[in-house]
Amino acid sequence: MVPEKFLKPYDPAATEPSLYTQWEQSGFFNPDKLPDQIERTEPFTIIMPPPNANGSLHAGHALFVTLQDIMIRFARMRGNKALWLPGADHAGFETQVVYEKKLEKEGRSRFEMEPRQLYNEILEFTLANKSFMEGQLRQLGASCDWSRELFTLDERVIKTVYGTFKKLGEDGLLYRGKRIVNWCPKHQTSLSNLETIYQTRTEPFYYFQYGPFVIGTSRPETKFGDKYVVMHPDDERYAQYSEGQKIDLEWINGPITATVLKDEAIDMSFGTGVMTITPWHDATDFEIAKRHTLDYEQIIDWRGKLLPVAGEFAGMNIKEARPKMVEKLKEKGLLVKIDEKYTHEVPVCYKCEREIEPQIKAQWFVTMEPLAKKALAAVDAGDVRILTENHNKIFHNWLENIQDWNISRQIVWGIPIPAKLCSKCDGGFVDIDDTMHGVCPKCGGKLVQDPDTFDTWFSSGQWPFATLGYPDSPDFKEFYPTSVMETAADILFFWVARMIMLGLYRTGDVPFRNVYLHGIVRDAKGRKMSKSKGNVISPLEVSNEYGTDALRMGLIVGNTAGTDMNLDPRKIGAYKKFANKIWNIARFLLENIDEIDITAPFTATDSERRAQMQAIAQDVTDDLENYRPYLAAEKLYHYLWDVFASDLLEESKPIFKTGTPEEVASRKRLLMQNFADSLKLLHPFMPFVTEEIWQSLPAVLRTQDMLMVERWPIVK
RNA sequence: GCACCCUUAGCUCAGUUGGUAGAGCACACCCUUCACACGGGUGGGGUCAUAGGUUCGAGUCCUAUAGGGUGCACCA
Repeated sequence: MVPEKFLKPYDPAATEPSLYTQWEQSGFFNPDKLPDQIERTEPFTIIMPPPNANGSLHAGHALFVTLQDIMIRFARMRGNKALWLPGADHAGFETQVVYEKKLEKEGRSRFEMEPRQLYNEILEFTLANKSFMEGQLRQLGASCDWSRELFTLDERVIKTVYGTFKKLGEDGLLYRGKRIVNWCPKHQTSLSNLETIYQTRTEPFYYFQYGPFVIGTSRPETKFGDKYVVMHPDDERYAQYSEGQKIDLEWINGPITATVLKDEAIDMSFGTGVMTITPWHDATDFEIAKRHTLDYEQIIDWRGKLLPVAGEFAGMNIKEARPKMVEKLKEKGLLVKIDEKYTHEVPVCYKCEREIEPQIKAQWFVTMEPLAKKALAAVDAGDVRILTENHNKIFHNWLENIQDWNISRQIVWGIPIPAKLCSKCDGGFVDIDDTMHGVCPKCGGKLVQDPDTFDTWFSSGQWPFATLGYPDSPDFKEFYPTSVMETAADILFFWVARMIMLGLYRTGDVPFRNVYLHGIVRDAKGRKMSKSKGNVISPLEVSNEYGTDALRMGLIVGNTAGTDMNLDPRKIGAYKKFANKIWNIARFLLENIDEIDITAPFTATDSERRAQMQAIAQDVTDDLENYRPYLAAEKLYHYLWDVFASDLLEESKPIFKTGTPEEVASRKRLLMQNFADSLKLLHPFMPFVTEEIWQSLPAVLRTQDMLMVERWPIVK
């Protein structure tokens, strides 16, 4: 009567893989192949944030898989056409950095490789990781439609991205300009503002005699070529000096003639209120130089070494040169004083944490303000709803102060920028189908292919409509705008904001209606997981040990939208016990209930118990509709353990022994129907154990072979 | 500088629209009684950071203070 397997504790490892295979082979992951009992015609769509195909899935991936799978399974059971479209990200810079580390270990360097060779090696590496990663997504139970899977370097995606690039050019929102960029001397590429982080450092701040002035600086090594000295026009201390005044003075490598400038960018309260400027290596200085139409001179080369302008210091690394030139200035009597306790924020590369060296470089920039305005309007109009209110505010704050976006990267691993550069006039032209035939339309010079690639986020920002086949595929028409974008809160600007902006720009409509953001998964002590700290919790290992269902519950319960969570393996252990608890409830029911009559009338008590279940079902449904999976999961846990098992089952034992036939029939029906509903409600959270039990339940309770496509208890 | 968040049981955290505080782990004692020891039972432990305010009623709303944290943009 009771299947053999129920006589032993629940064994996730022996159960889960075959269930996934069963689901996948059913074809129901594909919304076009769902059973005809669909009751809701409107689609429910989630585009999966494509994981970077450069390593194993981490705890954050497990969290997003769980959240999105809950939403999708819920929608599917309610009868929506549920589409969860998976993908894999080539992750340009990220992957190239990973691969460079691998090269370093092998004693190789990308700078000694042919670009084509490097590209092919990274491609091979990425594709291997991609298929590995797809297996891991399956292990986590992701019920996504593999038949629609896309890779960010697929031709369709590139074509879409090129179309957007071209349109931006035509609309005057794209420009190529020599501007200050964030240059990483290690990775030899420019980075967007978002790819730099600030570190607080305490460094010496030097005061030097510069003619009649004392100037302050934390970066003496940039000062070789400084021949402009700037002060605020309203600064009375320097009222005697006038704009354009020439002053002869002694400087590092001999006498120079400096020119006085007045500019309101100067902070009178900082240092001495006087500074010299280095337009090539500082954004503020660059702006001042632009306003006064000054010359720009490069002092530091692309690898962080001083150029010939530094005289005897030429060729030296800037770090090495700094103390030496301070020493020289001291000998010349030009060092006034040193403040050793100067604390400031230093921009560094978010990957290698080397100091960013601002450099002037010709790059492609997107004018963001018009795009940002439309995105803000769409959010304010409610076309996109951002959870939580907190992130809504952060989103506004960033978009209201947006800066132009450098989308060029000097790396090979990415989508090539479809542009030609003129070797003669230095112009840059969007030229996707080689319509210019290698001749510069401006000066007639020879055109060469732009060697740069796009910032990954430029293509990722177009992911929702690129994956759905904009502009005329049936999928785009049916599934766009998508229902929810569920992703990590820390890529709100990198990705979410840009998807909204580019989606609106290209398609005229928002890419998704709702944004659900999850926080970072930290270790049990609240520390960020990292390989160097050795505190990484591998979701796959946890899944192997406790089961995927337990992992999913541990990730969900108590994890509110937008906040970080601490993941303690012991918590997951607790949910493994829960899976076993449900397993034993099933065993009890199957042992004690050989036949049920689902038309048997309920006793007064059982009628109440049944109503209680329906109230729970309504509650859970409301929670899921309103993106509160953490509450729904906890309620189901509580109901099954403390109400169903502890109360219902216990009070049923005497009924089965001494109750009247009517009482027994009522109770059997109650237990079975409440349990069946509980399994349905719990299925999105714990898909494996619920499915496994479901298929052993009496046929009279089931309308489908699989719980995955059963009807949700509450249909409205 | 601009913006934002957090402070609830020993620890890590929930608490959806305001109505006499919950989970996991940890702790104490008891129980292998026929669904389950991946179990059951009993129990200890919180004036919900502080001070005001709104309200019949506030962990939940408002103001201020203290402590902790985050994002963005910057000073040469």
